[in-house]
Amino acid sequence: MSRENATSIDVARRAGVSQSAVSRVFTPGASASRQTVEKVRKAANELGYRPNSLARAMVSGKSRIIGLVVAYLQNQFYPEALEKLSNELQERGYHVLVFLAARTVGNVDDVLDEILDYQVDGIIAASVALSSDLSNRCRIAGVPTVMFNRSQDDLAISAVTSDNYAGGRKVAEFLIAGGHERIAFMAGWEGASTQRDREAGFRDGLQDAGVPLFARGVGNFEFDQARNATRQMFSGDRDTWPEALFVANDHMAFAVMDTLRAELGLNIPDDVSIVGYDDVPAAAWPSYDLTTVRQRTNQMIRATVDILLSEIENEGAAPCQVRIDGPLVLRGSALTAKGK
Amino acid sequence: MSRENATSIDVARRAGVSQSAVSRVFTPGASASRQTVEKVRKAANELGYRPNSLARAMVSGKSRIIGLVVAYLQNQFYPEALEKLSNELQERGYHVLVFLAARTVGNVDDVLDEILDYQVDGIIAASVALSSDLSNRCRIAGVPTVMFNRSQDDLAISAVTSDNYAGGRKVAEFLIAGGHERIAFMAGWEGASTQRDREAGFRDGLQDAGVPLFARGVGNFEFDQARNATRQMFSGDRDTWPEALFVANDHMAFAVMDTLRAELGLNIPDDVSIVGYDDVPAAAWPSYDLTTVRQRTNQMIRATVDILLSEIENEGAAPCQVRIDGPLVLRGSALTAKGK
DNA sequence: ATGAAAGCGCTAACAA
DNA sequence: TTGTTAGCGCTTTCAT
Repeated sequence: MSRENATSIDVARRAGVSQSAVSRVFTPGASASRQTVEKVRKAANELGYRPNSLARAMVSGKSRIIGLVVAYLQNQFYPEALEKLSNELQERGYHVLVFLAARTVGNVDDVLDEILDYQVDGIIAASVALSSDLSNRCRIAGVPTVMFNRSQDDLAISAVTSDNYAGGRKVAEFLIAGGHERIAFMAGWEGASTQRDREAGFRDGLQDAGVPLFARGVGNFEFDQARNATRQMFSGDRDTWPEALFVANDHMAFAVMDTLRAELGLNIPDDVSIVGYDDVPAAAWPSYDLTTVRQRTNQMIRATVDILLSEIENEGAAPCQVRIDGPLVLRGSALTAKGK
Repeated sequence: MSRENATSIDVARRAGVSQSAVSRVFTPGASASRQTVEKVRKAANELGYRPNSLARAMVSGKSRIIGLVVAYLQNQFYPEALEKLSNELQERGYHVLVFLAARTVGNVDDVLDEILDYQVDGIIAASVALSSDLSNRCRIAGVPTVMFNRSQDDLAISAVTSDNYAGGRKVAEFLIAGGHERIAFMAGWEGASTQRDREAGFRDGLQDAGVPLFARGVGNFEFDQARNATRQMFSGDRDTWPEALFVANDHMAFAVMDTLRAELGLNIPDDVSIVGYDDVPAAAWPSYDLTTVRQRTNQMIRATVDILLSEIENEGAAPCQVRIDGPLVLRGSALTAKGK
């Protein structure tokens, strides 16, 4: 019983007007007399007519589709961002075509081609590093692109991040103020700008206070790898263990805390202070109660969408780099100056 | 410097062949001589030509886009499913246009219209209940639809779920075998078939053993609501508290456990046994170590995609309902028969 | 195997 | 304000 869709021609015939009149009635900025509008609307309703977005896209050159490249959704930060991005864009009349990319270089390349094939109006690369080669391709294709939660040296591509450097610095200052001496760092994936900037800020903060970095592990932003790195970091004599640890994101911080408590019987924060980065929902759950640097997701999303749409809608818009500062949220996983 | 895309006409001119020859070279099932193929491929590469998916979709009537409606991504189960769905479809040459729907009826309605406007080849409704009215609309529009992790009475729409009823039953039997007497249930959103079926199986399981349901709360699948419902359930005298609790999904189970431990100082499982449903990644994290019913996500995704694509590719394919059984995964959050 | 020609459903000049 | 006309870039008959 699958009846075919009605076209604007069917509606025109039924309403006794021209096909272009129908088009005008369904085109926001167009002009049509009250009479025509009524006749057309009526006929359209009777036939269940709705304009075909694809045909519209072809002729207008605007698909109202945004390609979203995203790498992996394990980290709670991304589903949240995806949800908000999609909502924000939906409200503005755009839709999101999702492309999942493995964290390998070649893959992002293929995916980018597929995206461009769909004539997307813009691209958001969330947590994916774009090589300068790729960003060139986007520019050549004339497709505005914004990187979300990643940045790069090429200033020709817009990027929105939190102020990762400042965040890392805040953590260093906080831990030092808390009276800690053996302070360590657990790194994420080294290819990520977030990782690099957080670590740079953290290290500079320590250095300014004359405190050396006591230990360093690498968890690659993965839960299991963070567990292993933790085991390694806490494997020797007890006096080789750090007493405070900045973990490059919350997702890994949960792994660290679980490992420390379940396997070594340590108390957090009495034996070890832990600080994360992101402030994902679970950071506020009582089991973790994690002190962490908040990413202001709403503001970051808003900025991303604003920039992208302005680049789409006015040709001339210059690319820009936005860094949004976020506060250190104090919870129970790290000793404070007073607490000590 | 944004050079426009090359079209098949440009390639044809450069290769010295007709435009349709170019089309054939880029159309899987078409025929062209070795020579033509070579000439065309060469010219295409030089011009950076790739076929325009939208134009292709218009004329062929196949967009190779699947509309994915999804409600909310807080629950870890959905990002995981989304990731796998998207990957599976990408491998099969389809792409996912995501539509976020609030859990309100009207909204799903609007969203469905927008989806159909994009001439999607199929729809996956993940964790969204489709009214029979809506499913009718899909049928009329001739767009195959599969519900993922939800089912409904209308057998004309395909649905893939885990065997929620059987799962609920397993939990009842397990808790009874564990020697518990005061057994309670924490419900999810009552509009969800998953909630209903899990509860029905659970209740039938209790009843068959002659054990009454000791208490019931409602958490609506939300973390905070589950916390409140927990406080309420554990508010009176200690002998009015349940000693075992089946929570309708893992996401709420975490809230329950956190509340019980942090606010009431209870020990899990010694004071209360907790069982969840889904087996999301965090269920295996040491902080929760949650006994739970596993949803076999991979199998569910596979089935969903298989069914959808077969309905798309062979007109005749009859809708079907698939229920995939999942095991009860024993961890440390509930006493076992031996443990007691 | 190949080219010419007819659209897919729509928007956007252009006249009237 | 309205209708007429010309495409958007492609696939797909239909001849050759």
